[in-house]
Amino acid sequence: MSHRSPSLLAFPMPKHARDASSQPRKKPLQARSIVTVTAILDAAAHILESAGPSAYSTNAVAERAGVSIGSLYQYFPTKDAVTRALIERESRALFADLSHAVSKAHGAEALRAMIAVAVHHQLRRPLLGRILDFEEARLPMHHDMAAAGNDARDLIVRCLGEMGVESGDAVQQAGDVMSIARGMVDRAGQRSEIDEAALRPRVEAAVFGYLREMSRIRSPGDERN
Amino acid sequence: MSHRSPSLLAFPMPKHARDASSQPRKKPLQARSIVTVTAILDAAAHILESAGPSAYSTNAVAERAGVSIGSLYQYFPTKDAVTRALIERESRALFADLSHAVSKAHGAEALRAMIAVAVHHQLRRPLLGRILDFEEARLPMHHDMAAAGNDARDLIVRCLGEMGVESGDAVQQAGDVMSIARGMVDRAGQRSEIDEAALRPRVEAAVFGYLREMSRIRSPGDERN
Amino acid sequence: MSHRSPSLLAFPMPKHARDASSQPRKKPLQARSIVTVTAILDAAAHILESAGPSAYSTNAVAERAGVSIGSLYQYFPTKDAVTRALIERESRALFADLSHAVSKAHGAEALRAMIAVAVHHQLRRPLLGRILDFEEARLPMHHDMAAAGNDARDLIVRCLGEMGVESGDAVQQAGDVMSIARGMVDRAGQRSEIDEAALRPRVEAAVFGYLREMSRIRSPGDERN
Amino acid sequence: MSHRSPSLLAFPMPKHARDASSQPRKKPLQARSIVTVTAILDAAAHILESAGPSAYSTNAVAERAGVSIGSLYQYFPTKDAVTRALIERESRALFADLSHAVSKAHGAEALRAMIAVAVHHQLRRPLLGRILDFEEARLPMHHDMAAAGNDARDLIVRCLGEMGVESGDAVQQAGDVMSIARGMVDRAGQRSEIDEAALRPRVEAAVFGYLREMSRIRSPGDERN
DNA sequence: CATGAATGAGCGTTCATTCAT
DNA sequence: CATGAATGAACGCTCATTCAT
Repeated sequence: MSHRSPSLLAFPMPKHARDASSQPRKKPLQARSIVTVTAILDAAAHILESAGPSAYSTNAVAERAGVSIGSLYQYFPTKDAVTRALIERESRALFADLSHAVSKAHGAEALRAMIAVAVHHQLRRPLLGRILDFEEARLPMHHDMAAAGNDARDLIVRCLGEMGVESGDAVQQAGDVMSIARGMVDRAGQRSEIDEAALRPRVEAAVFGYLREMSRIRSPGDERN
Repeated sequence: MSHRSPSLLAFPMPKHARDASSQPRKKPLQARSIVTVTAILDAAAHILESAGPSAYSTNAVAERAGVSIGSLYQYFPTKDAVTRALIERESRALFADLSHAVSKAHGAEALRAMIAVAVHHQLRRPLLGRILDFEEARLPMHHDMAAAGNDARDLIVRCLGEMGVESGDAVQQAGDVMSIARGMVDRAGQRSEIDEAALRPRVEAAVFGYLREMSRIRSPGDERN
Repeated sequence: MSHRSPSLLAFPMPKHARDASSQPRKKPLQARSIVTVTAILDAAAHILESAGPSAYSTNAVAERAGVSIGSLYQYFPTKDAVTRALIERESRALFADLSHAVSKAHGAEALRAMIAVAVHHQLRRPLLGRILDFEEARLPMHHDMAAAGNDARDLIVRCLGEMGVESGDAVQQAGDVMSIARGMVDRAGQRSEIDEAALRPRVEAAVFGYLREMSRIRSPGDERN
Repeated sequence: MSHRSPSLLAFPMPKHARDASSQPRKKPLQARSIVTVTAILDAAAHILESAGPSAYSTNAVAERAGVSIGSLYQYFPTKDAVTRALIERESRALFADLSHAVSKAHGAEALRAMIAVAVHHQLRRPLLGRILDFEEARLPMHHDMAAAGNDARDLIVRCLGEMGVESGDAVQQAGDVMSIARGMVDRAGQRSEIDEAALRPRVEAAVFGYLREMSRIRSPGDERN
């Protein structure tokens, strides 16, 4: 009953945090439950992106999901647990698409495919992505989920390896590639850009331009800056 | 909405005009007022970065600022107005430093100087920057402030022009440069990186790499791999 | 601004206990405040004794007191703090009367006077006394208040000393005297007895009978029971 | 209030009759039922004394009893019914022991034996006793249960009669004896006293001292001291 | 009968905002 | 103007109870 994660909470403590692990109380195994959980997360996503964090209350989520507030709390011990589950779901979906994209190509080609996926994902629900990023920073995530963020990076690391980047540099560069893409894609979403075809090549330019510059710095015997 | 007598509204306007009366938007000019406003914004910044948005309440801000909650509402009509003013102040400070940096060089050199300034700013108060970015997206800013973001972009546009970027492309590329830098610098702040010297060249690589790639795309018949 | 009391909370932690000391947030120094605090405690007492603990909610107390729920929380950080303050007030009132009674006599006479006071107090608000006793057992009281219970006992100890009880035995016997009286008086209250004149001699019989038996046991050279 | 078809209400009555149909008040007679009811009451007692009234919820009781919440409501129409049944059970157990004790002696000897039993009972589960006492005062008990309290008193009445107390006074004095003992024994439990041998003589002193004083009052022309 | 998901009134508490002093 | 007591809508969350399976 006490699968306490060894991670000590870092800081501000979700207001009503009990000692309970904040995992879903009930694993949604039955069809009924899955439907309910899905409805709750859909409602949470909808409210967050259509009305913003200030309208994101558990009562509002429950109402929009068409369930009672009591039911929501049968599946999630706290509001933050709902948020975490939503982050988890979106992260998994993105990661699945990234995996699929990267599995069909190698090196730069695979990286380009990942960029396309990232652009596509973000432009479909631009606000949601930004908000969840922000919440994620505030939330103590589970280990396996914190790792999920690294999973995406590992895909990039592999691509970089195939492109000849030394493994010592690959991890840092993969992180930079992610932050570059995220920065551009977030801004596009914020400005309501919806033209993937226009955004994609610019992200590619930034990513590949960055990698090229870095390889120039790293491997001497090459010309001017 | 404001129970104010319609009489002497001719002059100094202690309260932020809620209705968009476009005349005097400047903050209170008396010495006392400036001190109070500064104290409030300092308190707001401190609370946001040290305890996070959940601790950011008007009462807490007033208390830390050493003024009564009533006084706070003399200078700011709403909580969001405080946040907006803080964003404005930080933006102005950043813009001032950017202007200064860019005034002493040209082209790529000036751009590099701006990058240095941006990195420096963000790494000094990483959480505050992120939080204010987020709030800014949520808040309806005054027109002249929305323009302030564009002011920084204009500095970049000028650099790009000096670097030979066609003016038709410069605006978009300047925006991309900002988002690239912001993406990298935010992530660094989130990860508590504090080494400016390590971060700066990577941001430069991303920015200049992006620009090089874009110039290649725009002006064909000039490639090198 | 942080007058944190050095008393560490002992045990079960009122549900939403924050780290704040649960003392009144605002010492009621102004006339207005005293009136408000008094109204709140009166309301709390009334609800507890007329409708029982299940109806004793902060909202109900505030409503009956004629103040807003927000005001209640200006003066008391938690619901338990209200309860504690009520206990404190009632205890002080009882203790004051006991002190006064005991000051005018000595030995057995003083003890008899205390019994009269205790009977009088309990029969006036029989349910309230019982409920507060119960709550007191559940609540982590402040040191100086936990001591208040002992203050009453000390009055009895003094009487016993004057009656010739050895000081080694006096503390225990004083405690027993209190529990004997409390048991009888509580039961009378529960059964809605209102005749003080009928109850008083029976309590006296129990108290003095107990003391006589104890002195017989303690001092040998006296016959069988 | 009860959605039951009016048909076969002739026989075994699995649910506690909510309306005061006075026919079969006994608890379920089938083996399964008895086991379940016992488990529920055990769970209720355990939770009350180990975690207190605030943790005493129907869901918690059902879980600890190893039955579903639905089953609990098959046997008890409300939460209060569970509490009442627990009080009833504990009262019966105490009464049984008291009866047994009193059956082997007469007069003062029997009374002493009852005191021993009462002390023993309370010191074994001190919190539970106190909590149930409190709940009992709050709950509308069944008539035959309210009588159960009187049953114990009747045992004392008999002892007093054997000791020569006039039957006109015996009932009141028996009640006082009970409240004296309960007051002392409750307080001992509250203070975590566990030494029965130390408590017993003090209770005896109080009880017999009280009776002696009362007899002196009632029958004048017999004093000493 | 047993089950346990579902319900929703209601709890304790917060905080942006107002206004009498 | 400054103050800070007062307000109350709204929040996160619980739990006694019901009812479809």
